[in-house]
Amino acid sequence: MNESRPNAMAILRERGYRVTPQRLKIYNALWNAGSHPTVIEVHQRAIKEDPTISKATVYKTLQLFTEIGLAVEMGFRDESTRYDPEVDGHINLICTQCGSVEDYDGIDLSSIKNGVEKGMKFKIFAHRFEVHGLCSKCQAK
Amino acid sequence: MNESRPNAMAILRERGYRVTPQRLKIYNALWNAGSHPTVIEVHQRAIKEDPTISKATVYKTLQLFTEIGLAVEMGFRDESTRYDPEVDGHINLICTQCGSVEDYDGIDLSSIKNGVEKGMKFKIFAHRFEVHGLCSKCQAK
DNA sequence: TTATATGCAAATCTTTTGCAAGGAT
DNA sequence: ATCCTTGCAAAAGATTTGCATATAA
Repeated sequence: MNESRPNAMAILRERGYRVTPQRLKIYNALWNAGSHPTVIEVHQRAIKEDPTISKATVYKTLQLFTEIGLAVEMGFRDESTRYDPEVDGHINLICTQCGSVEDYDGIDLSSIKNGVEKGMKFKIFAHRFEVHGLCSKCQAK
Repeated sequence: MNESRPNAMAILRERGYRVTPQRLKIYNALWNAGSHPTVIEVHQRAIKEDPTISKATVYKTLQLFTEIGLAVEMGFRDESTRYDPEVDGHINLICTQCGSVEDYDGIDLSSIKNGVEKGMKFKIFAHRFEVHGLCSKCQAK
């Protein structure tokens, strides 16, 4: 079930971005930071390897990583927090290109929630299921 | 498949919170705002009904709604943005009490992703599946 | 060489907090 | 009457930006 570590250097090259020591160190920091580090945590970890790495660079780099699939962002960086009154749930399809959000409710989420509640002894109050990618319109472009 | 609107007044009472005009108007604003409004959008909508409602109240109220299950928060309010290098995915179990994050990979997410890609013509690059609630430790308390 | 990336510092937003006044129960 | 909520303004944090310098290709 473990995921193998992507080759950040190769992926950067592929997409036409430069490979810099900062980017590699920030990727190390992200990968080693355990689960779901904040920007600040990534920065603190990165400056242990190179104390000159700035917070601004970490911000910029993590955004880049998100664009090229080296990281998933938890939350919307560019705006204030969003809230959803539809608490019973569906899957949100978020287009990373145009920002549109579609709903998908063609799947029975209750069995999934059941599995989690029983398997993990976790009491669920709410959930959020999102996929990030390209909507049909943006694929056509 | 449409969700019926919860009775915000009743839920507030049940949980021992006061029913105030602001709370009801903010709930209206949230419910009517269309998909996934930002805090700012909710505020702007709310002040059309009552121009004296402050942003601080909207912030506080949306946090309350999240706690009592009237809203789902998209993102982590209290900290800087989080990033996850595990782009292949699992379900994150986020405890709203102690903030712990557990992983659950006892479910086959690929069939879900397949359904989305085929059903919605959406090209998935990444996903994020979270449930919010009480971890086993916090339930015991 | 040349365009891209970095670091710094300032600017801009977002979110939280303290406190006095108002209002629900 | 009491205690929870509100609004305001200030404070604290998070994120972005402009620009000069450094550097990968």
